[in-house]
Amino acid sequence: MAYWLMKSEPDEVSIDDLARLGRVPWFGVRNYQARNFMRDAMKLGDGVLFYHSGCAVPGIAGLGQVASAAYADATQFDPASPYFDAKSSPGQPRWLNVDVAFVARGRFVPLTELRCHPALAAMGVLQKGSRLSITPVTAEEWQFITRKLMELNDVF
DNA sequence: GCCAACGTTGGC
DNA sequence: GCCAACGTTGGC
Repeated sequence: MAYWLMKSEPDEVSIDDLARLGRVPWFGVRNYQARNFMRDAMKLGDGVLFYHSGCAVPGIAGLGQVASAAYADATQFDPASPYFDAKSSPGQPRWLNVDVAFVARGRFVPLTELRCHPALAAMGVLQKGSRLSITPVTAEEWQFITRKLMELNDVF
């Protein structure tokens, strides 16, 4: 069992969307390192910290779970999609996605709060200039953050 | 809207 | 293979 932080712009897919839909394909990843994490390292049932980025208050909005193996991202073949990639083909898909299932909401833990905890200082999302949309999370970081999500909140 | 940091592209 | 130019990300 491994753990991941996955960024999503809430304007596109928010934790509320995930909660409503139950499960979504994590489409739109167009970075090879992030793709390779999905293809090579993610396993069914891995824990996901659902992170809101590109919004007024970025931070961790809830928990998810990896719900499928990696498969071809449909948006790369759709000319109407902003994620269309003319250089990809169904026979040789360049971009992949996994499905992510909703697990729980929690207290929203803002980025500014994550930065306050020395225990989290090594997290990818906190590194200067880090733009990677999928980053590994250690078991210790996972435990620390899920406790934070549970504060003043009895979702569990 | 600004801008630092990063990844990709393409000429050479 | 180098590297400048460009586009994108994402916090602020």
